[in-house]
Amino acid sequence: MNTLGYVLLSIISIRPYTGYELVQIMAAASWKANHSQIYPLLSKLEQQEMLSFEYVEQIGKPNKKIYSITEKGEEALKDWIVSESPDPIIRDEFMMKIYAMKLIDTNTAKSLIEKRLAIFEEKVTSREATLQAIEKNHQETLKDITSKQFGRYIFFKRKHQMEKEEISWCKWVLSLIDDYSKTKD
Amino acid sequence: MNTLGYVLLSIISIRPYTGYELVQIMAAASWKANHSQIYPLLSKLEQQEMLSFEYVEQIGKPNKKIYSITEKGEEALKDWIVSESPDPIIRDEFMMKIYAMKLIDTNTAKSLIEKRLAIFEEKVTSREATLQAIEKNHQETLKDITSKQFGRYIFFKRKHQMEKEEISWCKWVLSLIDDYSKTKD
DNA sequence: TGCTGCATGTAATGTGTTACATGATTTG
DNA sequence: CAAATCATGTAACACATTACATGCAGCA
Repeated sequence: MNTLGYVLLSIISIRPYTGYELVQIMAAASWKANHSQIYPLLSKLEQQEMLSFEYVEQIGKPNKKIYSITEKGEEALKDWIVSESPDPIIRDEFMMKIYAMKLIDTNTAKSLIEKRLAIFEEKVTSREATLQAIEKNHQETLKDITSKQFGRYIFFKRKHQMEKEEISWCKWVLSLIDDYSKTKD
Repeated sequence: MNTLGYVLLSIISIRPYTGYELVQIMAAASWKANHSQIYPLLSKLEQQEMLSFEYVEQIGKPNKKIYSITEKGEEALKDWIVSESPDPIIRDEFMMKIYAMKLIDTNTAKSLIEKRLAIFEEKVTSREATLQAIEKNHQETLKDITSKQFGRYIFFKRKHQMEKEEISWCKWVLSLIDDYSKTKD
């Protein structure tokens, strides 16, 4: 089984989801996967008895398959969790553009960073909404580190922290640009 | 041309490099690429006249090709820099394991996080060495945001910040685990 | 009436990883 | 004496993205 398979098991271990929902969750977790990758994998995991699904017929909406993790799936997931993790893979095009920043003029650079700042400010806002929802709905369970919500909570906390740091970095760079512009006057 | 092609141009725009060196640089930038991907791409970019190379014969070591960016390459790179950047792709297995943390016992969870902490403490140490080297060698040029070193400097500063935040997150989680263990006694 | 959301699936293509291949020199 | 470093290259395979395919409901 491949990494994405385990990642899906990991998410489904919190509670059952449809493939469609998993696409959104993965996007929110910055681990984007297309539905064309997720649907066949879910089928495969079901054939391997790592997952089971309930077919729900709907009216006015397409029917759906709600996948749950099986005993076998949980065992496989546990083994994966305690296995060595490779270094995180980060493919951030913006940061690689920053690397060669000197090729563009100061004003263009400034507007690129301002755009990045705006994008991350939005991310932080929506992340805060998610976190507040978790905090409200699971106030007491969050103190229990063995609760299902705890892992999800600290996961989102980390994402939130990262996004806030991106904002402060953008602001720092913008201040350096402004300082530089002043010395040129 | 694909994204990795532009990323290579971006790095080579700072100064000429060999394929072998590019593999190391990409790894340090958390954008890992194998040599089997880089070497053929460099050839392709050379054929497209985005890059040129100097063949250097060595004694005691294999010969090497030092690639430099061309005028055409710089123009293509500039267009890429000002183009829209997709959201960063982050594939962090460890964080997805944390998501399903409740499946493992508290002590195992604790040791996983301690391991992560140790890995990132090492990363921070080596990152600080790199940053100090840049600060020493380019003290004056760093104030000039149009210098070649500036982009590289703020890039590494961001990486450093991220790694430090990972450490503080790990420590925060460990403290939550300890608090929880105490309430159980 | 055209777009977005819900919901699933397959096929073709593009990208990334692992493995195969070579070989001298340095370090433990 | 085995492993790592330097240095490049290709082939096979696995994984990811884009495109093709369907269809109803609700909204502007």
